[in-house]
Amino acid sequence: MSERKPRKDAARNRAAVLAAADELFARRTSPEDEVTMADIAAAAGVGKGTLFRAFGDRTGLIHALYEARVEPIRNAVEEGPPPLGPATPPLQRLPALLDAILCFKLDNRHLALALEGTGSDSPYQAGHYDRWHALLQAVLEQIPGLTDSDFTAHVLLAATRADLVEHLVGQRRLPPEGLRAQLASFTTKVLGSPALPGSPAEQIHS
Amino acid sequence: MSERKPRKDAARNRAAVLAAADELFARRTSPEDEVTMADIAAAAGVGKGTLFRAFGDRTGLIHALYEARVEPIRNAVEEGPPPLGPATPPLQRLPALLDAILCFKLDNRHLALALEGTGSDSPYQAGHYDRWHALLQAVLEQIPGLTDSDFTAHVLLAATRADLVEHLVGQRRLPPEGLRAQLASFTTKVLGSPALPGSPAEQIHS
DNA sequence: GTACGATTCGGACCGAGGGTCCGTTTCGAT
DNA sequence: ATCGAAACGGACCCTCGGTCCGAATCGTAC
Repeated sequence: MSERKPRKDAARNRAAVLAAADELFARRTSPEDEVTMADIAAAAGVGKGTLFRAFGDRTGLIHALYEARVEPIRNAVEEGPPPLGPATPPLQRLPALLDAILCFKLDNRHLALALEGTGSDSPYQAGHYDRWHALLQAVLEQIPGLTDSDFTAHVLLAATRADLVEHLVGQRRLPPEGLRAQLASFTTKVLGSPALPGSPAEQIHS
Repeated sequence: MSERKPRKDAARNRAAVLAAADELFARRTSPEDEVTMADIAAAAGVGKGTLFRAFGDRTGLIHALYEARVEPIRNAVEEGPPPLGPATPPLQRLPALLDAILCFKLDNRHLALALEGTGSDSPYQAGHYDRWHALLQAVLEQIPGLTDSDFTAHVLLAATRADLVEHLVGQRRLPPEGLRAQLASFTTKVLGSPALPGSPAEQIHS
């Protein structure tokens, strides 16, 4: 049971598609024109068939893109140094995690929007959500005096949803740093501890 | 500048469409088949043209449905007795409001899902959102010692989003009362007061 | 009751976008 | 060089929101 190695052209095309799609999602200035599959195929210089064979469907492609983008953060979270890494004390790690997630959505608004806008009750279908949720829940559980870690994790994630971020930063012109600060302050409120007035910690924020 | 009274058949058809659409959204057992405009037209026994002339577009129809459904709650909130009405002290009113919103989404899952799934950064486009947000913000502002009432209101509303509710209750089989209790407990946590262990108050919950 | 303009009806039609099919091309192993 | 397997690509299909316009209906004036 193993992966048969893909043919050279297949690999090249897959990479080209990822690059083109990434480009298209990133370049998108505000307006409301969708990134279409045909667009991506054209930009990558391949046929639509290739694109669907490589990724299955639109969701698959977006997941692949997303995966590539979050990988650095995942690494930092799973084996990196504090404040994101596992060695960080929970009370400090939780705000750091949320800030990292928020920064990611700020940096990849259109991609995150596309990811969360897939299907009808996404983003809760995507495996990514379950991972983040499990992580947050685990961290919350290590904090004494907190209850409902499951629901709390859901709400904290809901506070970073792409469309909310887009609404606040894109439409209502709230500066990103302001949003980060508000999320941080909200988080400390939820954690129940008296807010320590430090800034939300340096993040990757490529 | 006034409303020319509509023709009789127009009024009848409009009502028929609303009834049919309501029915379709309500009847929908779990499966993932979309309610389509053609479906609604067929169920109402009218042509698609009629439907679009009466409501403009899909969004308009869903808004009209939503409006009809929330009206009782709006009334209760704007001029009803405590715990929803304006005479209620803020610390008590806020959980009641959130519980009412949550109950509404529980009772109208498919409709709420359709409403929030419209466009790409909905539900923040719908005028309803702004109204709820303004109300929550105003109530929060009356509570001394709270900051960031704007952002807090956004997060509390995010905690009641239709797709989250659907995920928890529909997929993960969390019983509705459990969700209500968790939201209530989360709310009191956010309000910063020591949780008083009362149940989430009787609601309309038709 | 009838005539007639204004309004509404309704379903054929359109365009966009996701996804499929299959004849053609390219790969890479022998 | 040969040949089977894998990948290519774009024409094609389908669904769905939305439009159009000739036909049907309404309501008013007489």
